[in-house]
Amino acid sequence: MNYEEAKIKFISTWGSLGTLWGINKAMAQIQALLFLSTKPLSMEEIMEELKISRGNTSMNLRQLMDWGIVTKEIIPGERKEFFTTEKDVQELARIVAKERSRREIKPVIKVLRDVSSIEDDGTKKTKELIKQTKALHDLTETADAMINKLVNQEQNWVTKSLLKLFK
Amino acid sequence: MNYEEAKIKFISTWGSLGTLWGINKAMAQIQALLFLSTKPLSMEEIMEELKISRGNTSMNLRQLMDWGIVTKEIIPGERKEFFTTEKDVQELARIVAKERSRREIKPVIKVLRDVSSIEDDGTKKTKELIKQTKALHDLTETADAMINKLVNQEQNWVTKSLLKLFK
DNA sequence: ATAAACTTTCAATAATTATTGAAAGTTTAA
DNA sequence: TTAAACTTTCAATAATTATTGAAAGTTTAT
Repeated sequence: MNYEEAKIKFISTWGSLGTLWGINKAMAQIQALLFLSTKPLSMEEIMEELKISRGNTSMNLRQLMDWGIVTKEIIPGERKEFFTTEKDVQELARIVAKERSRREIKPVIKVLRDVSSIEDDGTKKTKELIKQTKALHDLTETADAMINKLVNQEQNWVTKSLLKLFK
Repeated sequence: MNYEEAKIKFISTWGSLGTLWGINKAMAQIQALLFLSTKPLSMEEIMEELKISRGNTSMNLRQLMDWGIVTKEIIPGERKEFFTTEKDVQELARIVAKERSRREIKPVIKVLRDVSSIEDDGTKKTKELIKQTKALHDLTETADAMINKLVNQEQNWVTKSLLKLFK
């Protein structure tokens, strides 16, 4: 496998993995491209490399900026805008975990709390609903807290955590 | 919010959350319905409650069984098949984490290893590709190992882990 | 062996989601 | 101020993914 093949393979794998971290294919591919690039890229260059339209590039760059993963670079003497992504994988993981928590997990926790708080009318089915959604609420909340805590640690959280947990 | 409202809200929220644990809407809704039910349900009952077709129900039940989340119950004297889901949320989390690791994370780790192992031709861009994909490989592998380890612990892994990590 | 009761399969269709591209909008240089 | 260089928006379209429903398949009771 040469450079070009490796690059293509990485970008397409990362793209199709997008779902795992909750973003779409183009978004993930743009991020992957920037992640490998040794210099900031313009919209033109991104479109060209990934063979996607200007509109698509613009919209997905915007989303990546909303996530806080990509930033605009201003390059003196250049009219175009240039983009870079966070290069540190742990910082990247931190941002993604935090955003998914905020966007998806927190709202679900709220629903689970509401649902598990309905009045107990004494019937078996109501008792079951309360019991099960409460269990799910507690699990989700704890897992969410754990991920956020892990991910908000300083440098090298993964290694540190593993050491603490499994030594 | 009464029982029926709470039930509907839970099922639809859990359904749209499907993406977060990597399954589709109908699949998640069927699981949610079984999760609340105090008794095994037939295909007929599931179709009826969720208003989905026989084919859809059959296919999604099959997938849930492939995941190991739902099991067929044999009820003496009944011709129909009945279904139940794992009711313990921690066991559920264990199964989901394990399956996602096997289906999605492990294959990505393999690609990252391959890509990060290309020959270093000394160019800047190749060095960057190797460095960055290696970092991603290590992070992904460590996170995967951690989740699997956590999730394979006996009873009460979340609580235990939290205690160990953050006391 | 047969037929009723039930489940699975899968081509057709519907619903959803992503992408395009051109018009509208914005910024900058002169 | 204007026009060139660039970006954003969004209605139309394409691609993908989910769902249906009826025919084919299977199992069970007699």
